[in-house]
Amino acid sequence: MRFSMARKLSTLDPQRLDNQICFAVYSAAHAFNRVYKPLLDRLGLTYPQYLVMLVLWERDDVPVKDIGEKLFLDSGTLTPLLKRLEAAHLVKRTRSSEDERQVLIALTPQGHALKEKARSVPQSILAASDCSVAELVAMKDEIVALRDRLNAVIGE
Amino acid sequence: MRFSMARKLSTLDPQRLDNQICFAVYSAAHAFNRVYKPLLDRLGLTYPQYLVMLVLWERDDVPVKDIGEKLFLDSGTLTPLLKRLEAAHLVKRTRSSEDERQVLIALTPQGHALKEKARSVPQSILAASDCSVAELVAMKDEIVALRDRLNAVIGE
DNA sequence: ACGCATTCAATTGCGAACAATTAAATGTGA
DNA sequence: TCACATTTAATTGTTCGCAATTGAATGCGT
Repeated sequence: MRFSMARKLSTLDPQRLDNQICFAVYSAAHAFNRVYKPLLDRLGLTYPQYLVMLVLWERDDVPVKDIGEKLFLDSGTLTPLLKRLEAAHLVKRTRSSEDERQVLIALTPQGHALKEKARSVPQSILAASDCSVAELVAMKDEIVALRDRLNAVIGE
Repeated sequence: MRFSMARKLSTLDPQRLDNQICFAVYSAAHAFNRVYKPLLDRLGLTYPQYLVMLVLWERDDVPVKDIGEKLFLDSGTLTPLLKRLEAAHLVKRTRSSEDERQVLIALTPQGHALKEKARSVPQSILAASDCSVAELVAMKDEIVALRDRLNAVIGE
């Protein structure tokens, strides 16, 4: 009786680490990062750089702001990251002639070519997840919905 | 026909940003961080510091390594973080006398007292999640299971 | 046309996160 | 006991992530 009470209380205590969904998400993000690392090392990319490349492989020659909106990142993060990608000869940064405030990010031939080398990455992640595609899609949709509700509160 | 084909292909393309569960987790973690920030600012804590305090509020006077195992963090992250908590007079760091390699982390009276001030934080997060407790618990369990499978692959 | 707000990227400063290395303490086997 | 491996934190260097600020370009209202 005393034990079951104690157990019940602890599994409901919202101040306990293992009850917090945020820590689950936080620690899962790090776990993903560690799985990605050896795969992305072969491409010479970090995970955030890989995200930027994913955006650019879908649509090229976009302003920094567009990349930021898709990845929920600001210029303080993206400017130095994009300069590193430029130093690696994967992208070119040019001021837009129509709007001199914007910097357009375009892929170099090497940047385009890297897409092929990166083709096997998602499959490796899927394997590491040890989970059916359907389950992962369902989880992804739930997490995205939660994220969007959180972001809505921030804009409030 | 052409349109439905294109749509079907894009929703299955594993190289598309919006199809990647990892980006969902990554961006959700940042969204959580942004929701936590104003709450934790009032406590003078960052989110990782808050996690360390959650661990210490459950059990005090533990070596750095134990904290690292619970949070999946290493000394490269924890040592400077704990020094900042010490500078804020929330914890004390002392070498263990039984094993001089270990540094034991203990709460100061202020560190203990902060637990009360932090009591309302989980409730605020729950409200921002705009989601039932049961749903959050289910999601948390799924994400933890995924994280543990990923971590198992890393140890391989 | 003028003043003024807005937009966009860059910059600065701080706090993670992690790889790789170092150094000291401890444990183990011969 | 002594050599050697292991454990534990600390340190160094690189890259994110974000708040806050700056500065230039653009848009808008009068």
